[in-house]
Amino acid sequence: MDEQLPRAKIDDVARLAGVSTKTVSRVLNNEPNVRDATRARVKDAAETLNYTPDFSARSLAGQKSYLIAMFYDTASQGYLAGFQAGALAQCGEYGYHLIVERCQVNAPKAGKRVADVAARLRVDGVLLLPPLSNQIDVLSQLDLSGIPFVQIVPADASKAKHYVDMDDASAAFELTTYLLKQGHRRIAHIKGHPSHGASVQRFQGFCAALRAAGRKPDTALIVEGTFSIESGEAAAQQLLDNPDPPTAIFAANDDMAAGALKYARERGLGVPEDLSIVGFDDSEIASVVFPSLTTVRQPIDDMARGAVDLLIDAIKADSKAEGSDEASQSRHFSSELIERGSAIAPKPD
Amino acid sequence: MDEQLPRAKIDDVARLAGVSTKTVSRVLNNEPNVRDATRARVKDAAETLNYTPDFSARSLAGQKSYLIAMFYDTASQGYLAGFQAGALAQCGEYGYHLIVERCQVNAPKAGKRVADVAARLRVDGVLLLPPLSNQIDVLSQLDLSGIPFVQIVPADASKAKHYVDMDDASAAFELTTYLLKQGHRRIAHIKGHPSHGASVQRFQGFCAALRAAGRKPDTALIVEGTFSIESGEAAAQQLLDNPDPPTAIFAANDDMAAGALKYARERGLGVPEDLSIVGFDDSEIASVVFPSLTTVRQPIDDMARGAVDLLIDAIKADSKAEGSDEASQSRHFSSELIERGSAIAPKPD
DNA sequence: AGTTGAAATGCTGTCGATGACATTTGCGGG
DNA sequence: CCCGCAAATGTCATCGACAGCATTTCAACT
Repeated sequence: MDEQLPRAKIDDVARLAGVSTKTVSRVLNNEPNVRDATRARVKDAAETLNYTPDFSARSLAGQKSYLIAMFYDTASQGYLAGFQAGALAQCGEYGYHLIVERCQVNAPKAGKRVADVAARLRVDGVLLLPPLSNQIDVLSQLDLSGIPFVQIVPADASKAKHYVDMDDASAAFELTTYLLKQGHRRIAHIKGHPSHGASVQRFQGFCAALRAAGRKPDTALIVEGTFSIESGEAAAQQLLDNPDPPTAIFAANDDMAAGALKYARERGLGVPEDLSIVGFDDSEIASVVFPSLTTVRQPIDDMARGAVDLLIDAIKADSKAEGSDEASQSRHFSSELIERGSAIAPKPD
Repeated sequence: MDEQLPRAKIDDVARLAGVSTKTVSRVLNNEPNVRDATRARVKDAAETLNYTPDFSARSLAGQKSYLIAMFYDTASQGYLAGFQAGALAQCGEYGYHLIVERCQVNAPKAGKRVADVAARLRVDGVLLLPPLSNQIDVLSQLDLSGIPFVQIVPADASKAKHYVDMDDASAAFELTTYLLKQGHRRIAHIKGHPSHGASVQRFQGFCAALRAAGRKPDTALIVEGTFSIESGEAAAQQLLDNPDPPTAIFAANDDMAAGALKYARERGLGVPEDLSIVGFDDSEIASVVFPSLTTVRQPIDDMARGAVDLLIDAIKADSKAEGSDEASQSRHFSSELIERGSAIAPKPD
């Protein structure tokens, strides 16, 4: 009744093309040593039968699965959706598919879990989003398992074999300097979790800018958030409760900046008249809040694509040069200051 | 040198437990007819060797792959991230893994592509997010391939076998009635694409509410958007350029509402004093804009989990009752009106 | 104690492709 | 025209698990 036509198998193609399955395999994997005429015949046959190879069989028999796993813990919605879109697009280019997994950074045996899932699924490589990209346990287990992986914005790039990152520190420096030039003297910072590489660098950039301007970071004006909107609100509350409150707040991401903005407004403060706020990421949220946020654009789509490129290179290298240590590779991206309306010169005292 | 210990295989476990691989397989798949003592022995052995079965081998030999594919086209970041989180959590409960794929609704041969990928990957089932959940080509190809799938908020539920949806129409009715009760008489609606099931229902609910109040939808006050922030801005512009502009705008999702809000403010209108705006979804963005949006909360996490439940049920049914037509199953979720600050009574004329 | 049938367990083939190695083909040189 | 070697192609085993069926075990009952 509702019988679907059975999927063609490699044998069918071989029969139709009048060659062996091995030759079909060679053609489909673009291996050399096949006469052009044969190649064409096989391709035709495959097309006619609408044949596409089976991933499970392939990964069982061969050494490639054409599967990549992306592990993440929490991530702001914009960051996740943006990164995923880029990764997916690039995976498509290479015939790869993406498996997404969530994994709590602090879960016991997180490393074992990640490595085990990767191995069971026979993924060819792994993408590690922050803060997982800094979880030592995860990194070492993955290393042990021999599965190539790319760290997205690792905290300590010197130890990373493959990674992508951005000029977080210098962007933060620039953004802070921007506020200083506007005349702000009491600038607060809402930083992220110390295990988050980018967050650390942004904080360092912030401090460096202050020092470069001959000022010292004021510990009373530095609080920690979790990159969530709510944590931004809480942080803003803490900062504004200060007897000598800041005239500007630099939040380590847009979500927290938006939270701070919201809190400031609820408290009756005008932004930017009474308080300047700047964020980081240029996520959707940055342009939709009012006033829209002055922030730093992070080329997330490019970074995701770059990460996939890197990973696929590593996979290829891995399968070829068995013995030699693969060279460590990375990609750096640069940001751009986006000036919007949320930061202006402070009112004269 | 850096040799990692090889992964244990089922044979290793069998040997250690002193049984055949078939028995190990039975234990691991919770099949009946294994003595408790044997079962325990096997489990111990598996534990000792740290054994977990290989997905590729499993899916090649058996009929389950423990893989689910989620197809989406565009989706607002909040919707995607929210749904994915729920789906992932539920997949975890059942030992399933999630492959994400992007697929343009209007791409040529979208149906073939979806079905082909699903078949090649041997996924046990497919999750279809709107608007793909209404793409006839996709639905029929998937039907043909015999792979179970769940439609998320289908436009025409009567034709859907497995689906989850929400009381979009009645929620929209309620929200519109809310505006009417506040005294609004010129209420505009920014709807979504007609192929988007929820969007259609929201529009119908909107119209129904007007009619219930003895009024007629005014075509000049109904414009179409694409669920994006930008389209919300554009729609608002069009609406506010109207010589007799609306006093309230009901956007079919929060992103468009946020866009409308942004545009209104740029135009110098006060929200909610001069213009009330309400959205739909209760996404993150709704609470972070100012004023935060009165909207409808959609239990997206529950819907995602429900969809996975349904899919796994369908998969089980599929593998058992080969002949009998599986009963169609669905899950309905209900929304909740979230009253925030973006809608108040209009100024008296 | 012998019979018996269900429960418990094992054996072998198979899923669909690739890998290693064997074999054939075809072209250039003597 | 034959040889030889590289290119082209084929053969067969294999990846790691499950399916079907064969076989053994064991407890209950005659």
